[in-house]
Amino acid sequence: MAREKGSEKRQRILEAALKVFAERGFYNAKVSEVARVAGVADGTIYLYFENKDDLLIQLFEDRMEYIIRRLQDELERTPGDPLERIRRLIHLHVDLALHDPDLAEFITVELRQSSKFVKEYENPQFLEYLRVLRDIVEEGQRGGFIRPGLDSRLIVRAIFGALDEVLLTLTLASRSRSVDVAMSADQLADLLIDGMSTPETRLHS
Amino acid sequence: MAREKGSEKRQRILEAALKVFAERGFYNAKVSEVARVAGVADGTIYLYFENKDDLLIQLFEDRMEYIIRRLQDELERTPGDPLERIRRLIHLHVDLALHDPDLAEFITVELRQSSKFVKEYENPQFLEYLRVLRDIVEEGQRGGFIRPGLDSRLIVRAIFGALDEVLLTLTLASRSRSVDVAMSADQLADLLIDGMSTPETRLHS
Amino acid sequence: MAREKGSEKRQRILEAALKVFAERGFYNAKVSEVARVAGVADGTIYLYFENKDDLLIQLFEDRMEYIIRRLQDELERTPGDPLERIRRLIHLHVDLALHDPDLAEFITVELRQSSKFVKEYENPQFLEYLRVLRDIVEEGQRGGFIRPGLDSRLIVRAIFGALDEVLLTLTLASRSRSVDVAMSADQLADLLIDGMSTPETRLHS
Amino acid sequence: MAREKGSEKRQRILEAALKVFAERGFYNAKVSEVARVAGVADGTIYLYFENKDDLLIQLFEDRMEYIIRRLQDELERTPGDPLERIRRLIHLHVDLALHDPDLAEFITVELRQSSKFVKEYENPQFLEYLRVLRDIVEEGQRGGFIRPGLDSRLIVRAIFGALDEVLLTLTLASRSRSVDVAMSADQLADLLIDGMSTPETRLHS
DNA sequence: CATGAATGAGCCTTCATTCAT
DNA sequence: TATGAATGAAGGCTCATTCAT
Repeated sequence: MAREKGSEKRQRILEAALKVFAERGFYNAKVSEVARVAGVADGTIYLYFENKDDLLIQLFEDRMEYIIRRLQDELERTPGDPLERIRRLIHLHVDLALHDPDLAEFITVELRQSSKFVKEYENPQFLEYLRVLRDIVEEGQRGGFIRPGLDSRLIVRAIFGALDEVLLTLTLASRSRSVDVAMSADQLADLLIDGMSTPETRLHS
Repeated sequence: MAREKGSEKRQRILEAALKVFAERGFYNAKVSEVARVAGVADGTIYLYFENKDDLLIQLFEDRMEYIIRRLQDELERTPGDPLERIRRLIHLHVDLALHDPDLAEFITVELRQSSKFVKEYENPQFLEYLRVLRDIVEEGQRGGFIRPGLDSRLIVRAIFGALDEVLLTLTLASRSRSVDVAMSADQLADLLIDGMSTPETRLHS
Repeated sequence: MAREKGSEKRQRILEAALKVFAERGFYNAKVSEVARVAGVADGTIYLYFENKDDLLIQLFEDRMEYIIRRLQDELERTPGDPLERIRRLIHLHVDLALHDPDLAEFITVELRQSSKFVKEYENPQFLEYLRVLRDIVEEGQRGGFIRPGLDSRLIVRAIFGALDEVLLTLTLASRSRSVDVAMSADQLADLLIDGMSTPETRLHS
Repeated sequence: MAREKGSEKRQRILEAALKVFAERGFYNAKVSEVARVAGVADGTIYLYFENKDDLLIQLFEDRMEYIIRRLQDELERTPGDPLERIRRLIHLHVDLALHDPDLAEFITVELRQSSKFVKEYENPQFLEYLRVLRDIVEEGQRGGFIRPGLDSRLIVRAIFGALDEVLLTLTLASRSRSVDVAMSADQLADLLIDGMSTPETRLHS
C-alpha cells in the first residue's frame, strides 16, 4: 500500500519537500516543484499525503521523530548529571543543524509559520521534544542542580527559543560565510546552564 | 497628501493589518479583510502601500519603531547597571506583549515568516533592536558585569530568542487561560542574567 | 460653462490625451496620466468629458475637424484638375503627419482600435473626410480624368488605406531614423493617381 | 505533451480567441470568455499560452503562417508575370477575408492595436508577408513590368494598406448587407496594378 | 469650477487538487 | 500505483469614476 511510512517514494517526496520548503518557505513553495524535485508526478504526492498541509505536518513529524530518537540515544549514552545532559542536548541540536542546513532552516523558519500550524495543529512531536527536555530540568531541580524556583516549562521554552534563534542566525550566516559553530554551541550552553544552575553547581563561580 | 506617514487612514490600515495578520497569519490573510476591518475600500490600501508585502514590511517597521522608542525611553530612565537594564528591557518587552497581544503574536509568528522577509529584506528596525541590546551587553562586559568570554552577538540572539519563544507561548496560552506573566518575566530575566553574569555580580550565589 | 468647446483647459486636456494615447495606446493610457500631463486634477477631466471613451471621440473629432478644415482650405486654393487636387490632398495629409507625429500615430493606430469606436460610433468626421475625397474622385470621373468603371467608394478607401499604412510606417520609422517623407508622398501620389487615371490623363505613359 | 503546437485543445483556444477578439476587440475581450467559447477552464488557457498578450501574438502568428502558406501555394501555381501574381495575391487575400470574416476583422482591427504589438513586438510573420510581396514587386521592376522609380517598400505598404482598409470596410459592410466582393477585388487590383505598371504593360491604356 | 482621495467592480492569473488514462 | 493535463475557486491589484471639500 502506498501510504505506508517506509515507502521509498514517500521518503523521496519528504526529502524534496524539506528542500523546497527550506528554500522558498511553505507558502511560496509549489506542490508541483516538490514533485519535480522528488522526480514524481504532481498527482503522486496525493497518493501519500492528504494535501499540502498534511505534507508539512508529516514532514515535521518525520524529522522531529528522527531528532528525538537521536536525542534519546545521545542521552542514554551520556551518564552525567542533568546539567551535563542539557549541554549534550544543545550540542546535538547544533550538530544536527550544522549537518543538515535545510532541516535547520525548515524548523527555525517554518515551525511557527502557518497560524494553522501553530494554533490548530497540536504538534505532538514538538511537545515531546519539550517534554524530554523538561524531564531533565525537573530531575535537575530535584537533584539540586537547578534552582527549584524556576518554572521548568519556562526554562524549557527559553532554552528552545535561544537555541532556535541562534541556529536561525547561524544557518543564515553560514550559508554565506563560515562561522565557528562549535564555539557558539559551547557559549550558548554555558550561558543557559549557568543561568539555571544553583550556586553549588555553577561552572563560572 | 495621502501617503504621508502620519495619515490617520494609514494608521487605521496598519491597525487592521496587525489584527488580521495576527489572527490568520500573513499568507492566509486577505487584503480585502484588512480593508474591511480598517473600514476602507480595497483600493485604498494601495494608496498607502505598494502591495501586500509592503504592508507587512511597513507594519513591522512601524511597530518596531514604537518598541525601540519605548525601549530607549525606558533605558534612559533606568539608572542601574547593565544587568539591571537588561532586566528592565526584558520586563518592558514582556509588558508590551502583554498589553498588545496582537502585536506579540504578529512579531513572534510573522517575523521569520516569509522567506523574502527573512532572506531578502534587511529588516533594519529589528537589527537596531538587537544593536541596542548588544550595546548594553558590551558595556556590561567592559564594566566587569558580564563574562567577557561570551560573544555579545550570541548573547543578544539568545536573549531575543528566549524572550520571543516565551512570549509566543505566553501569548497563545493567555488567550485561553490566564498566566502570571509578571512572574514569568522575572524568572526569565533571572535565568538569562545569571547566565551571563560574572561570579561577583551574580544574584543567586 | 465648463463644457464649451473653446475652453482653454479643455484644449489642454485634449492635447495631453493626444500625447498619451499616441504613446501608450488608448487602452493602456490612464486617465490619471492624461490629467498629469494636462496639469489638471483627475476629476477635472470629467467636467469636460463624459468618460474616457468620450475623451477619445472628442479628441478624434477635434483633430479631424482641424484636418478637414485644412484640407478644404488647401483644395479651395488649388485650382488644378481633380487628379492634381488628389495629389495635393495626399501631400497635405503627409505634411500634417510629418508636422505632428503624435497626431499621425493616434490616427493610424487608434482609429480602428476599439471595437466600440469602429462598430458603434458613427465617426461622422472621418466619413466627411472620405466624402470630400469621394466628391473629387466622382468629379474626376465625370470630367474624364478617372476611369468611370471604378467604384468611387472603393477608390477612396484604397487611397485612405494606402496613405494610412504608409504614414504608420513612416511615423514609426521616423521616430528612430530619418526618412525622406516628401519623396514618399510623391511616389505614393504617383502610384495611386496613375492607378485611377484614364489613359489620356496618365502621367507615366 | 500539452504545449505542442499541434494540440487539438490549443487550436480550440485559438479558434475561440479569434472569435472573441474579432467580436469584442482584444482589450474588451475577457480571458474567461475565450475559455468559455473554447469549452475549457480558464486555467487551461495558461497551459498553452503565457498570458493574454501571448495568446494574441500566437494567434496572430498562427493565422499569418496559414495565410502565408496559402499565398505561397497560390503563387507557385500561378505562372504569370509579376503583375498577374500581384493580382492573384489580392484576390487570394480578399477570398480569405470573405471566407473567414472573423479572421479579416481580427487582422484589420487588431493588428495595429496594442502599442506593445505595434512598437515592441517584432511581428515576424507580418514582415514575411510583406517580404513575399516585395520580392514580386522587385522582380517586376527588374523585368520591366513595374516602374523602377517607385520604392518597392512603399508600393508594398501601399498595397497592403489599401487592401486592409478595403477589407475592413467590406467586412463590416458585409456583416449587414451583401456586397459584391469579387468585383471589389477586381477593381482594387486594377487600381493598384495600373498605378505601378510601366506604360508598356498597363492594362488600361 | 477644481481638486484628488476614495471607491469598488472587475479581471488576469495562480496553483492546490482531481481524475481519466 | 503513477501520471500530468485539466480544473476552477480565489485573491491581489488596477483604474475609471465619484463626490465631499
